[in-house]
Amino acid sequence: MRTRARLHAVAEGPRRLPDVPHREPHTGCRGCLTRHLAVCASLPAEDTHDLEAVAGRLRLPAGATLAREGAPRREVYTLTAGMLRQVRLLPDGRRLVAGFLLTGDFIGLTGSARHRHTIEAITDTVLCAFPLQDMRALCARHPALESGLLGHACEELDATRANLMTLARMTPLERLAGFLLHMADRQHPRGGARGWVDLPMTRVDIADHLGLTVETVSRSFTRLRRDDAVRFDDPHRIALHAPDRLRALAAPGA
Amino acid sequence: MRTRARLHAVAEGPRRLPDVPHREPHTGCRGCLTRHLAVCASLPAEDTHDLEAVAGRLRLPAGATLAREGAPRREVYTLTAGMLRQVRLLPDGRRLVAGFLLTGDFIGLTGSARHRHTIEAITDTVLCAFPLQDMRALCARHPALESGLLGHACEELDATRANLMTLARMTPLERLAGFLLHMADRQHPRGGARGWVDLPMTRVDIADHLGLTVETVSRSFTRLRRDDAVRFDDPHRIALHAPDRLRALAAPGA
DNA sequence: CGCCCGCTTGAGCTCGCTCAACAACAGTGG
DNA sequence: CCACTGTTGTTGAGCGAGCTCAAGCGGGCG
Repeated sequence: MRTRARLHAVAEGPRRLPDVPHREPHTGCRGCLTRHLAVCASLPAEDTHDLEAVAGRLRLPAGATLAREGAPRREVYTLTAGMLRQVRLLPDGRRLVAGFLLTGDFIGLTGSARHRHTIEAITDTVLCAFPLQDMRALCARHPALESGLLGHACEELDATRANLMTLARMTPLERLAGFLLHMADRQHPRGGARGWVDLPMTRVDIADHLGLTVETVSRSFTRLRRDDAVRFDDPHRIALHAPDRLRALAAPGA
Repeated sequence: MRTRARLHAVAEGPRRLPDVPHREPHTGCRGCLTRHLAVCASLPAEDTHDLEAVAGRLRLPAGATLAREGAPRREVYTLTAGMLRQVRLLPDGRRLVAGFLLTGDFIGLTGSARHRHTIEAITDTVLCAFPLQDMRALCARHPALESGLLGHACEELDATRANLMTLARMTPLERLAGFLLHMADRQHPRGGARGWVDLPMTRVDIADHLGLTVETVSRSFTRLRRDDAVRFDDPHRIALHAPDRLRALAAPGA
């Protein structure tokens, strides 16, 4: 049946690294290269010691799990390096990749006391971790921080709502084009080369993000390549050769 | 082609009532029946006069438009009676109903300076309107209000993310079952009868909300009815006859 | 009364899914 | 070093769920 999951998705699950990540003391926000991207920036520089006081640093190797869907939520995070995916799994194996998290992204905007997604490292990653209670206390003390979080939440709402249109009404080609442009737009201010996208995730991840199957994603890539809209040898590093054509696909008629 | 829009969707558009809604002075939060449902409640009762001072009251007849996609955003609202829909339209006519707004819902959680959706009244509605600037000032003065908004935004993020799974991976029957339960759950604390759902919107609205066509929605309704999971004579008032079966559909395997 | 709109049902088609095979590559152990 | 294995990406063949097109019915409104 359509939208039924592949069996092996449930049967095996990913080869799994130990959940317990490498934990270190925080080294201070002063030299943080991602501060300007993160919510931390809503706290003025002279108040960062309040953040530092409660922060810890986490290192996850690629493939490791930061949190499991349903587990109690004890910390919030800002990603300072690497890429994560937020995954939701139905009991029958159907899978959704709700989003990919990039450097500077904040993890923890939810009303739930439990994790709503399993969070897995796609590449080696580094995070700043803040205990939930400390974060709440910090918000109470620094309205600017709460205000920053609200702004962040609103942005994320906008982004998520845009995804609704993608999933509800776009064709596979349009979904993929939009995805490539979106990733490029996000990677550019993070030091990505103009006209290039890094896709360290697998094609299955992309498929489960776009509501398609791997095969359809793969075929769509081939079609974009045949039409000279993109180029790649390595399937994880894509040159956006004709971004205008991609844009025309992603926002048809606009 | 699949996911191509019906032509008449673009050609005509809905029969349109004047956009300028009926505006009245605000009558005070004191006797507000929906306060307990709304963000307004995050402001302690003794501070509501600050809200009242800037609030206006709006009445929209069914079919009227509160705001148009792309128009500058000048106010935020809380819905005190009736039902609205948030609509996004692609130039070629493909349509998404991002959500249905019920009594107590807040309108204005976005990072954008412009409306991201057209907002239309499904039934006659009443709203409290707050100028954007005043709201910002209020947030600065009352951290509790901002905190309430953040909580609200987080809840809405959770809900929207849940919709992603629906649109990406659920079958039509599962989508409809989930939708009915979700609407029932929302209507119950607002005085809805247990085991009943009011669906004042059209089947097209439901279809465009669930990423389906009208026909598929209609057939799914018929199937739920044949299986005795729901009952109805009036297509806008549904009895959830076997909610367990609906739940089994909406959360398969869980 | 007649028209239009909203809902439903039927018939047939198509796009994206399922199933299957294969190539390239990395890791592993003999 | 190479055979073996598992993972990832790609491609082909065929199918079926949901879409398109078409028709009919009932109710509200001018």
